[in-house]
Amino acid sequence: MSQLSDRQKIILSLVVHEHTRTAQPVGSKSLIDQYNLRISSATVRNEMNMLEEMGFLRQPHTSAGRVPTEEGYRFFVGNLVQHTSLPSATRNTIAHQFYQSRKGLDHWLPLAASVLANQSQAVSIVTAPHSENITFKHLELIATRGNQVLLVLVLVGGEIQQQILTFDSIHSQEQLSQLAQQVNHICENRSVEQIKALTPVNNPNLKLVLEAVVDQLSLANKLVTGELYLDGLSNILSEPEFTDLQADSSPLRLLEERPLLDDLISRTVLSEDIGGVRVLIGGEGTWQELQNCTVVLTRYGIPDQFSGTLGVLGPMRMPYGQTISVVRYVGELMSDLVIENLID
Amino acid sequence: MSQLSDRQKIILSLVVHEHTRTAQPVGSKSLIDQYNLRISSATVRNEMNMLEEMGFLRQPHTSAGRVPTEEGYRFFVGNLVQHTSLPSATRNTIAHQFYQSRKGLDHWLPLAASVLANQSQAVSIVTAPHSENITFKHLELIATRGNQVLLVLVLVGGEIQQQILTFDSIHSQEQLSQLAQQVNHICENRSVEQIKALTPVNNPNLKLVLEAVVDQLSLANKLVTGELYLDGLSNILSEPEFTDLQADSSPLRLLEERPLLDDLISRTVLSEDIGGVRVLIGGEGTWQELQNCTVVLTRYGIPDQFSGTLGVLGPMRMPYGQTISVVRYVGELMSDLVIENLID
DNA sequence: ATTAGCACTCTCATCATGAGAGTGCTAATT
DNA sequence: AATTAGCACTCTCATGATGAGAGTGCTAAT
Repeated sequence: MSQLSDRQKIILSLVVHEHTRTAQPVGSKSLIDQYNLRISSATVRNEMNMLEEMGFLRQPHTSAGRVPTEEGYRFFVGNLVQHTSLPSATRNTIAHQFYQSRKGLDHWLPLAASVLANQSQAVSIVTAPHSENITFKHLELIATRGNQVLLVLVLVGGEIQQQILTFDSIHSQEQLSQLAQQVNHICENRSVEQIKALTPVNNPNLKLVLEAVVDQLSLANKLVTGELYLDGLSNILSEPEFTDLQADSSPLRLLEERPLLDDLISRTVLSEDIGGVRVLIGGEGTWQELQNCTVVLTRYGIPDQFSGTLGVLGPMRMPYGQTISVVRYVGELMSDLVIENLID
Repeated sequence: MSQLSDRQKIILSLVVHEHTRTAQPVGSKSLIDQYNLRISSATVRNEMNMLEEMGFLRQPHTSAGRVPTEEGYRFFVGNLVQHTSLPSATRNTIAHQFYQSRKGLDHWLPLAASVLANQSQAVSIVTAPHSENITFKHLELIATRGNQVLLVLVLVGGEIQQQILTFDSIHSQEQLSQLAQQVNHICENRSVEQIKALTPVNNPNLKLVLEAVVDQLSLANKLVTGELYLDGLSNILSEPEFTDLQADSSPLRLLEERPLLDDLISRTVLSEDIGGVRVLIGGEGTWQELQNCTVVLTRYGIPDQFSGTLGVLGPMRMPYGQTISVVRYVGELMSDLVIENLID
């Protein structure tokens, strides 16, 4: 790829910046006016022409200003964006909110979504962290009405699964506790495969419970991701990019249809990348729904053990420096919180 | 209120029906063409004039067709809508989906949201059912790393709350189980108030756990509603009513800001109404955000004990008969499921 | 009581017009 | 050799005029 001169880099940056601000094509004259450049509009026009030939800018119509192309944004994000760290006032405000809220993932996840949405003025996406190696931690059986029993299964990592079991006959809480203890003894810290491989048992109740445990563990294994928190939908609906939405190729489809989003997440951001922020600009040829959008994602938690994804989806025209900083910071915060409160 | 003649009722119904279909003002000529009426357009015009004077119809412009007013819709829903029960094929399809899915509220709630959204082509709203009298059912303490202990609290009704406790020193699982059993003995089937009123205990660990239990129970009491499931957002975004959305008076605000929605629900649909469907047309003067919208809600579960809310939000111009039927049917289904699987 | 007939009104799509913003090119300037 | 002033040209967009279409209200006839 041909090199860009310093001046071309500046102009590209300014076009990106100005277009982010106004959502309009940027003309040579208005650019030098806005930023008090020492060069003439004619020079800017020549440079813009070059940038257009290189594929970084594009004209919506023959005699309109220029708009960055996807390639232009990619170059900008890859080479030009200034990675300013978040102002410490903002960091403090955010951290404060987390440490002031009630402890527990249940509270932190929606809070993270809310913070991301507000700071980025885009839609935030936060998935609950999820164990990569599902293992049994603890089981409890609780007597309810009649022969129905509530099974509560705690996984290593602290996730909880519940299910209602129907026994053949009525059992007392003491009997159930004893049964649970038996199961705990057998299964503690084991994976589905290990539990499946155990020698079959004869006791029909024990068998019933073990089958349910295996069921629940397999189910947890199958889920690519757990709960999902979104926030800030109204932020993007007012953006011009989203006003003429065709129901079928709208980015909203991605947010509403869980499998699509899981696919996007799993193909974009890998568990081992914790700390890194991925910026996906314009669907990259794979996601038609993201034509005019950018997704900024990061992974948080503990690599290869217990991690989730968080980030934002917004118009391609977004303040990249700030957005990337916020996503990174919230990711770090959530990683710390998860590590501090991990069950193992 | 002045009475309507049968013919006026028919014409009002047809205007509502036609406008629901086309989203356009309805003219006298097009009405008789569309429905093969035996009367002339002039007669229809006279009747429409009467209906307009009574406040049931309105003309967007001096010489356009008529559109139903809020009052018009209210009269229609109150007196004219045909309460056709859902076609049995549809009922079967829906019921089938519920009985085929995995058991458990976690699966039924999003399923209900999905069914409602698809059937009504509007946004569905489903809140998890919630105990009105929060009472202790069962406690479990689970040893984790170091002196951190996972507290799992099961409420009557089957809701589960969890919290991480930090003890002064490290305890074995046996010790913790014993402690939990003590607490279970003390608290079983009691409310927060009853537990608070107990004579203070000396054992510091027991005290710590009891305080946490009281904390969690109070928290559960405070929540007006639990988790919230939405689906079908894209359905309404494509409707003309929602295209020119002002960020601040858009119905979306209601869906995004939880307190607003809780307020709407608690003021609209009461716990004792289970079985009844409430139709709120155009905000009724209270909710500015619902100017062109209708909300159809019902309560499901067990009256005054364990109930949640479900329904849809759509444009005021909606197929009321069908929507009401679907909401009622899904509500009944969910009531049955909740009752069958209630823990007590 | 109903309806045919008609003048009138209002919207909407279409077209022409002109201001404004921007471009590319060429010749002059640094 | 790079930069810039100058200029003709292009394209959009807001504005206003025009006419077809749909609908109304009123009056007189049925």
